[in-house]
Amino acid sequence: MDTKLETTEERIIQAAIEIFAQKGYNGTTTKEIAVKAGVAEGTIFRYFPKKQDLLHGILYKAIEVMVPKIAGHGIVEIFDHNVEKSDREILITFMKNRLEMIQQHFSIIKVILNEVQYHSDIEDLWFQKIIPPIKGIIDRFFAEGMRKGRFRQYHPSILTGIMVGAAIMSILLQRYEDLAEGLTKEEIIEQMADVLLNGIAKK
Amino acid sequence: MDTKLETTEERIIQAAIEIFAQKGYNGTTTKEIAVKAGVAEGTIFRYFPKKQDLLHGILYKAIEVMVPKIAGHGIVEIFDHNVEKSDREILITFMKNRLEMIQQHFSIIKVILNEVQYHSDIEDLWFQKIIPPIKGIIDRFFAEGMRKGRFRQYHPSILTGIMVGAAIMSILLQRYEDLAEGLTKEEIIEQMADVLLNGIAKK
Amino acid sequence: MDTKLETTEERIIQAAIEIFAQKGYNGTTTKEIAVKAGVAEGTIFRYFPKKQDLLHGILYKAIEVMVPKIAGHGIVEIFDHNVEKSDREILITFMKNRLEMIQQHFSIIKVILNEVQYHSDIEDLWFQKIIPPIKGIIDRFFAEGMRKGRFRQYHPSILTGIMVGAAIMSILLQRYEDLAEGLTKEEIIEQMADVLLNGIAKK
Amino acid sequence: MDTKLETTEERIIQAAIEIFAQKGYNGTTTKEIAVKAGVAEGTIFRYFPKKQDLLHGILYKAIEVMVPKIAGHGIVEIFDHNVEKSDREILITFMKNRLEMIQQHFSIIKVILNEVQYHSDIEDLWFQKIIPPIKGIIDRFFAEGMRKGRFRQYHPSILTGIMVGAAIMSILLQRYEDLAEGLTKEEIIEQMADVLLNGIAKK
DNA sequence: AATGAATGAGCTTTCATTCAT
DNA sequence: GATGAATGAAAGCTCATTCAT
Repeated sequence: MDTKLETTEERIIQAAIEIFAQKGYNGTTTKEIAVKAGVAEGTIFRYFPKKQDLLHGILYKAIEVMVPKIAGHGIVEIFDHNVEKSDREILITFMKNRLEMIQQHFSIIKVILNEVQYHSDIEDLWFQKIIPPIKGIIDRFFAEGMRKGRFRQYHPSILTGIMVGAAIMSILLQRYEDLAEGLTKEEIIEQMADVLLNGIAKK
Repeated sequence: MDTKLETTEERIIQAAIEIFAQKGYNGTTTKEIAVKAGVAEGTIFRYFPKKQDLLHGILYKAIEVMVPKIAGHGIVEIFDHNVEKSDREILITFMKNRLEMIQQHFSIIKVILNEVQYHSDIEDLWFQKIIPPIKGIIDRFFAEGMRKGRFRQYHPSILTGIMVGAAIMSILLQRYEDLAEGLTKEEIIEQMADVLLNGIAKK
Repeated sequence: MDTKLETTEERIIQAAIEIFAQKGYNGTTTKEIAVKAGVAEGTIFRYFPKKQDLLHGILYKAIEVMVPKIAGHGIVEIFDHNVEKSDREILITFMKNRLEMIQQHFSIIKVILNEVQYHSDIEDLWFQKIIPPIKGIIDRFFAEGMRKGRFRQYHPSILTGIMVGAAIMSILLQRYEDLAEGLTKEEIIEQMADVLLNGIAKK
Repeated sequence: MDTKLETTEERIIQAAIEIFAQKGYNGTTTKEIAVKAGVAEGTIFRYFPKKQDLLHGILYKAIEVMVPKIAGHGIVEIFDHNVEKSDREILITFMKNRLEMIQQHFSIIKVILNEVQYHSDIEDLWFQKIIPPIKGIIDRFFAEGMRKGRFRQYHPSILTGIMVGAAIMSILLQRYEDLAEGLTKEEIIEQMADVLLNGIAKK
């Protein structure tokens, strides 16, 4: 049985992520989560005594599962072991690779991005455990390029900012097809990477 | 009396915008709005029979007040009457100018960006009345540059996407100073504009 | 102007009667009455400081206008001046005549019959000012018939009861045509009167 | 414990019937019902998500419990197995018997009679599930008498109408003793039955 | 006299949370 | 461990009533 492969706690968390993503934390009832998770309402409170604790549960899951995937997993391979690859290839590989992951974890990211605005305890974790490692890894890529003299001098945060902004927009362009008819997922990413690299390449 | 300069309806809308921005639509009670607006709770329902209608009220206000300012106001002056100005000057002027406006209307934009995710009726208006005029104006700037041979050929949506993404990130970088220590508002925008222009400029 | 032929107070009372009849006292808002009466909501409270007072106003109107019509008007003519007419003719004439009036004042009667159940102050007036004169007039008809030896001896209240019961049912039979398909208004009343008269006639 | 013999749902329905009968549907608060039923207000809404649903619950209870008792239970015994009894005995037995039941279920009948006026969904059920079986059973009694040549020819609906009207009035005469001083319950019914039977008997 | 915006008490309804089973 | 009936505080909403104009 598929159901039994996950623990009750995981089923609840997973259900919460999906419904929070759809309706927002405050727009979701514990009843809905219980139904989706296939448990009784009371069971939720055995694992998460307050509804708020579900958000924390989600956040912890994100920190444990998602951040390593985005910030860590394979990063060395992509950035360091590829001396022979061009910056363009590296950047595009990286963006595609990470966007893939972002889209796999879209719901959880959506929930966190939304709820971080309203819950200061979550905000703290966000700015301490999630943003820094991700920002760090991207900053390093650009800093490295500058150090090696291939990129012009900018504050790395600027470049990371543009890249993340571009990544966000690429997701939106994909989700709302009307905005960029005709453009494929690949084209969007590649063109954005081109603009960014042209923008920072020395000459 | 300051209070009497605005209508009751406007005071309610304004209060709703501010609290919705802080706590989200579902996290806000009509009682809170009433207190902030300085009216009785029942008064809210004279103007907005359902709490939902406050959201529509906000959206209509945005469409009437904000969109023209961002998409329309002064656009001709900036883009057309400035033949003698460089693209860089134009783009930076435009970005600064619009970001100023976005920040003036930050709360209302924040509310709409958040709630558009959960309310399909709002989503419709958003994609019909708000996004198209704004996207149109920026698309045109880039299309014009391409037509005149100053910019390389990209799908305008790509460039608009990068610019908007950059604009969003510039706001975030400003709001969370830790992310870009040392960088001023001006520097952020100018550097981003530089990267973007370098990225698309022919040679 | 038709509107000006009635006083504001009368327009309000009339509107109240009609909406109370449709929706019941507690199901009706003063706003609805105001709209139907063509006045501002506040105006109602100039004439009827409490919503309850509207009910009293209606009751007083009924006592002044309706009761005399049902209990008094033309009664002498029907019952006394018609020595040459048969009991059957008299009874049928009377029933048709009064049912006509009841149906003309249907709304007001409906309101009183419904609200008398819930408002003890109205109940008092009902049992003091409305029921006695009406019951008196009918009782007297039967008592007279008994005294003259044409009717068997029953308690007059019994006969009045049957007659009123029959009258009520005749109205219902008319209103819900499914209950008595094919029967006309006249047939219903005449057959009911027949049964009643046969039931009480000596031999 | 008496309380545990009934389900929560039944206690709520019973409380609702009693208070609705006293104050009318719109005059009753869910709080009052909760107190009378001995449950929390929220509990009512577990069983009846809208206040309206309480009315439906009451109606369904009436259809299930009351209609069979009035229209069905013992009808065969009274009408058919009593060939040796006179029509008078049968009619009086029937009327006493049913009036007993009506008075046992007085509150629920009162509620339905009142609310059927204002709620069209209830009206539908009323005219489909409640009226027809009851009317049918009485109609048949009279039709049978006519067929056997003991009663004169009338439209059965007329006779049923008179009988029901008489039944209603007999209840009112009992409840408001002033209207028929001195008359006992039995006398009222017997005299009314007499009038009716005399009225329709052949010769 | 008449208006209708404003009020706030009180209503119906929701839902996180508890707890006996 | 799991259930789901029950809770009650608090939410959205209604509406009779007031009052400045």
